[in-house]
Amino acid sequence: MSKGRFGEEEYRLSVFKELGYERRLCEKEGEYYWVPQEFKGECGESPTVKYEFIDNPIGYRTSSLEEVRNLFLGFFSSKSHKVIDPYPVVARWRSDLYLTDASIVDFQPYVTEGMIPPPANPLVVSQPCIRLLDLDNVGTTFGRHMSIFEMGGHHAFNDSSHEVYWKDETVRYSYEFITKIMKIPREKILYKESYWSGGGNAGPCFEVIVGGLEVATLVFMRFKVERDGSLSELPIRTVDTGYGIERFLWVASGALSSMFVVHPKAIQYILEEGKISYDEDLIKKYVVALSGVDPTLPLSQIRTQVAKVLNVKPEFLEKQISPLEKAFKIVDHSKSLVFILSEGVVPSNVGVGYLARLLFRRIARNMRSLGILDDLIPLLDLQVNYWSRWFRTLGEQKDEIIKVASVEFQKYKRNYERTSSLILKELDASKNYLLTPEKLVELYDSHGFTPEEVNDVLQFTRGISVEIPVDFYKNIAARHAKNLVTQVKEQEFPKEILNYEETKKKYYEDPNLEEFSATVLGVFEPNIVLLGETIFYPEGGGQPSDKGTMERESGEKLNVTNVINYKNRILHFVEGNLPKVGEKVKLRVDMERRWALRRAHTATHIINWASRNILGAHVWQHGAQKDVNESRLDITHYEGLTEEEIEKIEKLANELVLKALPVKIEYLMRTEAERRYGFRIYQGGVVPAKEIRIVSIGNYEVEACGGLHVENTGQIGLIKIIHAEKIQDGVVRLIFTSGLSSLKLLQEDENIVRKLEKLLKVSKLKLLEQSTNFLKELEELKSKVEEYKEKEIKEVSVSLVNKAERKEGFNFIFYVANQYNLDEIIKIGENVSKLDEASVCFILSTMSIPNDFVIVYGKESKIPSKLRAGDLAKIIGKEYGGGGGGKDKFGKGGLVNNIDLERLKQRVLGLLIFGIEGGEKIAKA
RNA sequence: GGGCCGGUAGCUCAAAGGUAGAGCACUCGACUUGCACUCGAGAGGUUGAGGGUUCGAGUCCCUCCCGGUCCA
Repeated sequence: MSKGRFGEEEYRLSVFKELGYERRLCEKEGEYYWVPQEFKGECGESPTVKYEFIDNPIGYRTSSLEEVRNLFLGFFSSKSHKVIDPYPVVARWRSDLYLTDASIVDFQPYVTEGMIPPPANPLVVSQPCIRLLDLDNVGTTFGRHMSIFEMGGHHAFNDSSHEVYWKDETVRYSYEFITKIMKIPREKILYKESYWSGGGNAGPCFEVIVGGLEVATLVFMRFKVERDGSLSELPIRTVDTGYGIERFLWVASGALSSMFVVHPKAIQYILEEGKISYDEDLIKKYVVALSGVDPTLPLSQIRTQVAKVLNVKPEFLEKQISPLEKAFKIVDHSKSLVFILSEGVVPSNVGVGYLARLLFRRIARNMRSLGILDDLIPLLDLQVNYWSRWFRTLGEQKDEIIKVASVEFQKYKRNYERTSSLILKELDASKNYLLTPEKLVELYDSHGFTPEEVNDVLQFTRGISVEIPVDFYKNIAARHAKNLVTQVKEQEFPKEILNYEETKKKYYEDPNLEEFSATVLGVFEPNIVLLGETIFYPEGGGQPSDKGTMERESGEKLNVTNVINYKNRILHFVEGNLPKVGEKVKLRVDMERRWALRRAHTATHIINWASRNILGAHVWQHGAQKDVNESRLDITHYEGLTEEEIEKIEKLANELVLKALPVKIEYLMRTEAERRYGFRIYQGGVVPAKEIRIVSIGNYEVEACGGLHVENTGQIGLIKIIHAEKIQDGVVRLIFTSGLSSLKLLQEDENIVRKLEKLLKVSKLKLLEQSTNFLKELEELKSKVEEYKEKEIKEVSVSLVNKAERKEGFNFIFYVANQYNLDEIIKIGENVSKLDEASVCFILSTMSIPNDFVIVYGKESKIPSKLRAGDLAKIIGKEYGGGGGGKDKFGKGGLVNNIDLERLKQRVLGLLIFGIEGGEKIAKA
């Protein structure tokens, strides 16, 4: 965030004069802030100023999060703000975010850009937010950072026709809330001028600081940040405030860490199970000292600095503080995790699923290091029970959450075991019984083990420790920085198309309209026709485009091969002579194809619904592609499907079909659609429009969808799931047919069965049995052939041994086989060497091209030249245009050139007896 | 979506480019009242798929598939 981008005029408010506040410059930080005139003391927040409230609550006293939340909501409600329900923590309505990380996220971009009205104006919400960016700070800052927290936001949306309120009222509200409701003395409250930007918007803001801690941010969002960095005025000016509910609680409770009051049950559980005790006096001093230290420093430096302040040894401090920090991380991350899981996220290696896995692994690592890994699932259970008192979905999804987490737990444990043994193997294979820094990086990057975990494993199993490189995580980051993100290129069309008005979509008005006359608005190279209205459905939402014909005034019929929606201009790709601008053309859609696609599309919704009912609420559509023959639907699920599950889904889906339910289409403003049907409507992903097309199947499945559907489910015919596979961790793909393609499939299957019946000469009931018998018979025959071959090879070996030529030190066998392949001559050689331990045999197979050969020495053979079998094979192979090699008593190779057998034999003998020199002599002779 | 690691017998893993192996599990046999143990024998493989280099590829190169992991 760049600072000081706005001048004084943005911050000098009449409310400050009214309250007796004045503007001062902070010498240390070079920033301006507003304080009561009587204020004496230093500016700012931690680390410039230390916390004042540790073990010394300021103002209203409470240690109940619920109470602070209610005080906040109640206050703004009394100031005519409408209290609205919080949005989900998984931001499925946003394509640029995985998680809701601020209350304003609920209203971006449609409300903040003025496209749709807000649900109320002004409004107030206590929005659970999840931020994983500074996960490392969680715990170490003793509760200033949390991965999940409630952001109290009161929002007002101002435009030229309606002014709700702006800066003065916002500051006045905050002052009144803090002094009257939270009963914090005015001299403790400081307003620091700052600059805020995020999500492409920007504006001036005040950071509200109490007792050294920032408790709220008041943002006045009124600029759009352009590509060149310049600012332009937004049509809607948004009051975007964020009150840290947990931070107010911290101040009001004076707790040593906010974690103690936010997670009373969970923290108690972890401390007891982990047998963690702490010295309250020391911790109190620690937290205060900590708030005076720059939190962006590496943890080891923070420790050293604080230790100096407290006049204790850093190692002593480490031992006291580290278990508590771990406990804080565990309770915090586990709350985030259960919230995310409650909204149907399946842990995986992609998207928001990875964030769930990341949290899970961090919880597991910390719990393992405290020796309480087995308490992980009970802890999640505790968190679900605790938070479900205020967040209903958690309670409703409890079984789901525990099931999904348990599956993830198994995966984690499996990976841990596997990697642990890998580490020991790497260690044993290492040069000086050390793991190199590169190895540690690989263990983290490829196997998910931090150096700390590697150390723990080695300590436990081998009693040795590894040195953790200081810049380890920096190296990891550098390694990843190299991998630039490749961007997907968007399909490009002539820009002038955007000068034409949007095409009227007749296919939505009446999907049964087969023929239609339209006027050509424009034609573009090489084969694009733009019309004023069309009945052709363009590719979109996983539904392929319509096909059909376009008849010109001349009577020429052009094939329409593809249709694309380019920013609501619908482009027809045709084959033939392009029509002229202004020409009337007659459109005709291939209705057989259209119907197949409509059936497939509605069937997709139904299977999605059925899967969710059979498998659980974590099932979301992850992608879909319809087609005339086979369609597919990808769903989120944590394991592969069993045949039984597939059959159940198939049955349930078809039962819905048989109900012949009406499929209803309606258009709703997105806030209204979300209110009425919930966020489940975004199965197909983000819908980039203020008005949403809602497709409902009876009262069963409701989705935002731009596709064409059947009129009632009976028109779908049979839905047949033909295949299910896990396509990645957390995603299962279902391939299915509907309508006539189901029939076609069954007919084909039946056809195959009939042919098999004829072929095997049995009825279909006996097909399986008969095939099994045949296979068994085949196996038996195979092994019999094998047996005979073996016997033959043995006989050949015996006869070879008998025919061996006796030489000085060995018995020589030279054999040319024309009916044995390489494997077989190897076996012969092996046999021979066992039958006659003084044998040396050279066997050439003329079956293969090039000709394979083997050289096998018997155990007791004495080679006068001492030439190794492998070397001999190499020499011979080279001389005949091939190559060879092997070991001491075994060599093999291949010969390419023509062979004079007698010469070859003499050459081999020569090499055996006289070595390389002598061998040549013999060969020449 | 990208990077990295991996894929060999049912499982865990070996094999400098040169005859695909070990342990556990399995089958049979011996010992034993029975189980366990022990001993002996046996079965089990398209080395993820396809292509290339080579006389020769589990091993080297390319493409793809699958699993794992880190990061968006």
